[in-house]
Amino acid sequence: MLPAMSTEDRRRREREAREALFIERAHERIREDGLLGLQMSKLAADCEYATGTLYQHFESREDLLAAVAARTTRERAGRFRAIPELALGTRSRMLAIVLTDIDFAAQNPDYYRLTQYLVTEVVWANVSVPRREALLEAGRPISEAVHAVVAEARERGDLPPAREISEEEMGLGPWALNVGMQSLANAQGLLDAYDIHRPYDHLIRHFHALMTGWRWEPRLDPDEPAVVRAETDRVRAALRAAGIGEQ
Amino acid sequence: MLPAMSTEDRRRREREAREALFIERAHERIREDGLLGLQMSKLAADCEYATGTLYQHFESREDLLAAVAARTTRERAGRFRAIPELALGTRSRMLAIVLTDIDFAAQNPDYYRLTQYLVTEVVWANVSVPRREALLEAGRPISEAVHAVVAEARERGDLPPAREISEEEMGLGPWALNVGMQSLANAQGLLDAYDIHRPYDHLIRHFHALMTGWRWEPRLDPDEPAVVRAETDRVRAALRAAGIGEQ
DNA sequence: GCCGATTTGTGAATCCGGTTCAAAAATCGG
DNA sequence: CCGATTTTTGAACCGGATTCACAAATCGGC
Repeated sequence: MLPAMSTEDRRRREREAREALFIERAHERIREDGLLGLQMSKLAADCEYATGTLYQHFESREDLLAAVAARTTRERAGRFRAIPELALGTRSRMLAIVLTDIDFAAQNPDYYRLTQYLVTEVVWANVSVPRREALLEAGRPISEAVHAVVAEARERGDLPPAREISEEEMGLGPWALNVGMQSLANAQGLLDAYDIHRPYDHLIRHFHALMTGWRWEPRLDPDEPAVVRAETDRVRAALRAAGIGEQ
Repeated sequence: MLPAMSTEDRRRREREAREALFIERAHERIREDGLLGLQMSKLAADCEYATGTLYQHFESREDLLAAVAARTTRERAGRFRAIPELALGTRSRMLAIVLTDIDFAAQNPDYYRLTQYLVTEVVWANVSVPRREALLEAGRPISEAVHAVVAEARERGDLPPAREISEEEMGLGPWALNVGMQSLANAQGLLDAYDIHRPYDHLIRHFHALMTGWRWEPRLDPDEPAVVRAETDRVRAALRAAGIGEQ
């Protein structure tokens, strides 16, 4: 019985290794040639397996894309774990979360595009349920970080006590602001058409307006560019010191 | 020469009518069967033309989708035109813009999905330049409405004078917030996973936080649910009275 | 170690739908 | 009315995701 079990174990490990290989190579392909550059048969050949073998791991191309996204989301989520422990005020830590996300997106443009494509109804419909759940699960540490910071802010009195709004729902504001700005900034030619430049600077200012509007102390006027810039620099320095956001 | 010219005119009109027919039918198809239900040869057959004829109007499937989106965007943009003239304070008019957008998206879920899919890098790359420009152009009245309201708010002193921020850049905040919330609300299962409900109620509250953070008068505390609800109702009533937002 | 049963891997064939293009039809100018 | 030009046609083409009949590998009992 024991040898059978260890055999079974080995085979499962090998299977997992093969899946990891597929995901890794797929990601490379996407990074180098874009989403269109990823072809199922080419990828299988790259990894020295038959096309059919690839389909034993992923139900469809979309399923594979979701797996790639989940892997990178785990990496991204890792960056947020240490933020609640940073030696900064709660409001600055909230800014740290936003900055970390901006930086990750800037360093991984292909990841941003991939997730944007994935959540498209047409594509999402072809992702298997377990992969969907894995992708959602991968992002959990991010919402946990947000939750922790909001909860602490309330405890400390930096943020007025909740009135019909949970920690998650409070975090929803900056989250939506972030997602929306990424989306607008990435739509080729859109902001240019309205003569809007440096969208991420504006994101930060609007973030401060939002936080100040919720009376998150210490209030910071979004309309004081110099103050906003100084705070951004200060928080970025703290992130760097904590080793968060390194390539 | 004259008959030739009128012939030419007629042919151009016929061509435009045909194009409108294609776009109209394509939109119906999408509404009924989703984006995947739209097939070029089927659509051509539906309209009683050959596939090749369809390709004389649209360079690709994506190009056709962009044309559909532009048409609906024009309809959507039309709703915003009258908002700057509404008998409401500037801040309430800004809210009117947000509410109008929420309502349009709620009434046209397929339109939201279509644009989300279109601005995806992979898809956008296959849209011809004129169609891209037409789509961007179609949204112009919206940004004009925003510009007008922000500019008037500054003139009247409802909003402090600009400091390194244009009217468009001020409008970018609520715009991003809107886009981001739509995006999150539409990602199947995402907000549920974090136990967040009624995302549009939160969008409105965060909108008020944002405006209050920029010191847009009369300031309204996002943390007063009853006040927020009353203001929403009041503005919705004004919109209804002006005939904006009817199906 | 050997053998039939079962599981896993293979890659050529299938399928699908977007796109093309040679031929047919319509229109034009004289 | 006629040849030249433009427009329309839809069957053929093509690329790439997916399948599946077959082959190879592994297994469990002897």
